Amino acid sequence: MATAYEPASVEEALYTWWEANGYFQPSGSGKPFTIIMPPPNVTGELHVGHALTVSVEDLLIRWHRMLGDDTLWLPGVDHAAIAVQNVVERELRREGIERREIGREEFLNRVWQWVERTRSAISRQHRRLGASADWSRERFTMDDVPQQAVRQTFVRLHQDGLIYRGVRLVNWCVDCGTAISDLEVEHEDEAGSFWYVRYPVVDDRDQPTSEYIVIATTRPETIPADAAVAVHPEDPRYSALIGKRVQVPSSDRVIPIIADTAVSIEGGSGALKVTPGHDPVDFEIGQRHSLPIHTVIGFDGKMTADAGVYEGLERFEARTKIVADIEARGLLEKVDPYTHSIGHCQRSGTIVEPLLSEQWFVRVRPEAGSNQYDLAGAAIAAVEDGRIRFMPERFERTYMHWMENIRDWTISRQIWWGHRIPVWYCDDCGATTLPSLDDVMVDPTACSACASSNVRQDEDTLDTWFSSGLWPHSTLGWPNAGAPDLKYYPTNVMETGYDIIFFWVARMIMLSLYNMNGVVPFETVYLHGLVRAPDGQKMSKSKGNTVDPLQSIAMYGTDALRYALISSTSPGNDQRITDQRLEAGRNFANKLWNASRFVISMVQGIEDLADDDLDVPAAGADIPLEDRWILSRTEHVAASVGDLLEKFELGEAVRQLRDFFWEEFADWYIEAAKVRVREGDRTPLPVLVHVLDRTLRMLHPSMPYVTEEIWQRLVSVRPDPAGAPALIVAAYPIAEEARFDDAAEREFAALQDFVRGIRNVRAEKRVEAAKWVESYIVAGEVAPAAQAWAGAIEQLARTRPLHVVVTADEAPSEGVVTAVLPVGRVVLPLGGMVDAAAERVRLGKQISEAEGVVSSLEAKLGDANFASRAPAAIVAKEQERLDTARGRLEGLRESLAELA
RNA sequence: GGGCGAUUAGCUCAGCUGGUCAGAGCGUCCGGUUUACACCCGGAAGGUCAGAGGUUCGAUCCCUCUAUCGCCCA
Repeated sequence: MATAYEPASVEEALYTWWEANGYFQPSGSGKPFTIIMPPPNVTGELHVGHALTVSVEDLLIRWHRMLGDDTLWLPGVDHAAIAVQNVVERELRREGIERREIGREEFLNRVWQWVERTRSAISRQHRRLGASADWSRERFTMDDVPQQAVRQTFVRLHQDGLIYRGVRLVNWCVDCGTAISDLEVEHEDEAGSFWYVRYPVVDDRDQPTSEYIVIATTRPETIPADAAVAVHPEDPRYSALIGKRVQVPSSDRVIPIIADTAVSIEGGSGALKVTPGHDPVDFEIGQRHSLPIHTVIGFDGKMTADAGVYEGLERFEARTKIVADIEARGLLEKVDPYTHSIGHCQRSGTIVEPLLSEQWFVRVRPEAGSNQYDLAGAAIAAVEDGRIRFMPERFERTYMHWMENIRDWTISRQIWWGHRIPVWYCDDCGATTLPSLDDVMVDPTACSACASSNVRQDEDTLDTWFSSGLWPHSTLGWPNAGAPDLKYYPTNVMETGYDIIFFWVARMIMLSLYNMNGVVPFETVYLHGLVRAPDGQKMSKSKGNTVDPLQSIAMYGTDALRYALISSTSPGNDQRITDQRLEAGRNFANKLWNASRFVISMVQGIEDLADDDLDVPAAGADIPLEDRWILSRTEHVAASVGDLLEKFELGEAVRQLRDFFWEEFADWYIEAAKVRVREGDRTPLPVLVHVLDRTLRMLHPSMPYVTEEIWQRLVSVRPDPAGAPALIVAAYPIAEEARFDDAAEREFAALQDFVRGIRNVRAEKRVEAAKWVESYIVAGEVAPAAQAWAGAIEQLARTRPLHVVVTADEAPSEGVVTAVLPVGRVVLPLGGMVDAAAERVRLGKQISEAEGVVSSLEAKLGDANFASRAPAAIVAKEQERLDTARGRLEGLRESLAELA
């Protein structure tokens, strides 16, 4: 084995081997454990956030697989409609081609070519990350079955009155050329202006009078679309004007002054221009007052013919022009700077334009008085009654709040890439026809109303999240009755980022409950945080601060990356990825490698190895203290790790495993075992092998490669008793409580204290590192254990001769340095190296510290309230602490006295 | 406007139903080739757990308020 772990030399071969042996596929026995992977967008490369997703999910999956569950991790990719369409359009434009020039079919061909490339790249990247997903079940949202699921769902929802088409004010992105849902609009505060504009009041013959009303607007370009001026009915400033009419300043059109309580008396001038065609609030006011709707901005972001002289101007150019014109007419009162929230398209960053258009919607709450199915209501109930729980819990409230205030969902998109809306319109009678539920994939060829064959399919496609919302069951074969994989539904864990609770998690819950007869899509929603750049900023390509997971893997190894991500993750919290973390991961992998290499080489060093030489002693066997200690510790760690994983405390679980392996097994047990093995004692070997084996198993889900590589070498010298061919399918350790040995742990802790005490004195007194010094251990009742362990203590503390004594008066007091420990003391006769005066100072300091501890504990225990109200166990514990502290204080005082 | 989160050693962060919980990694300082590992070993320094109240026998951990930062929703 090489002296350093080289990830590059083992990872790919191991992955190929695992996959070739079918280990990633469900075993078909045991209870099902399923995770459906959140499908990455086929827009391009995976980023480090995906690496976190994979690390967490693969950990859970490998853990359950090793527990013997029928474990399925189903991977897939998402067609990411708008994002992909934009990317391909951009690519085309570089060739000087607009999509409409080549037509829908040719355009989609181009998209498919692009998708094939990115899909395979994503799959490769997932493999590099070590994802033990079942690639034979990989799904794409555009595959046949998901397509079928989309149509089936659409048609059923439509039949149930839960999908409807209507003309509404929607969020329109002029760059993407499509409507988008509320969720796809990102609000951002921006510095803008409040223009105060005078609207002249007109007389009976529509002639302007000298009177005017001032309105404040942030969007002067919409003035040509004004339908009214509104004031609050109880605003005394304007009550006399209600019912009068004013002239729109950009034209000679006359509009009424109306009263509506939606107007804020404090905001701006208190008078509002009402533009139902360009503002959602105004739209509602318009509905209440039956105002006409003028549309002056088109879907291309340019002014329409209705804008009169402004026709053809880009909307923001029009703003400048209109303001200038109004000013020229003397109607601009003032301009105030004003910061307000402006909606941007999530994809393009362009300012969203609310525009009137005909779109398809999902009715999320039933219409009043109807007996329609309640999508949101069912989704609320599933979380409320605990059938679905969020991890961390606090996101339950976020989800509830959103769900309770949910609005209808705009699902049509004016783009070509995606699931085309399965609705046909009749050119003759105008009726709509949908496919039959009997075979939803068969396109209607005749109008259901008039039987005309002049039917055309809707040009639009569906919101990507519509198909994503079906993912937990469409991937398992729904809507095909009897699809065998439906036995994996409901899935167990949905692991994803908290940033898509509404986009995805909420929609999966709504649509799955609807499609799957009220059965939840998953039991637990585990939400991880964002992976941020080292400086704490959100990673973004434009900032250039992204961390490429494949590059990290190349530099540090996959296990190092996974360790870095897992060890610094805690549910729902953001984390940073830094080189230090990655280095820590690499170092740990290397430590695993070297400690294991040493153990394995020791076993290989035994010439005449008998079959049972490596059988671990039974629980309760009469074996050396350190063996009992490490075996007990191993099981305590197994118990703790099991608990932590159950609670999704993955970071803590991994940290505990690291600490155990490094600080207990490697630094203490292996070091102590060396001494025995060197003396020809082979009894530590089974313990070394056993503990190493269990630790590798426990670590495998987090660091699959290095552990499997080592394990293969380990079983070559000692086959797995259960005959597992690979660690990935070996049994996960369940704590063997029979090996818990609290007495051994206590005694061994005392021995560790003695060793540390001697090392400490040596370091403090600058004893040369290589020098062997004499020492005394005053061990009291631990003396037998210390005596038995003397050889190890000598080596570990580099002390010889070592005298283990029971009481302090058996140790010398002249020219010595003493360290008083809770369990006893160590005394080093350092002769000429000892400065008595300095010793007195040192001991004096320690005495005053100890006195502080004793007096505070005495005060606590002396408090009648504490004694009477605190639980007895706590009181006893504190009493024990006091006893220990007193003993130590006494020891310190003795040492000082002896020195004098 | 509503909601949520964060504020713990120089840096990045753990601390999961109040009682050795004041921790880790990295960094710093001192000393080390003791034949697994310098991607290492041994030792050490370093925090009144943002601030102020409150509940409690006892609070980093619960409650209230304040400050700063961040996020989500409207």
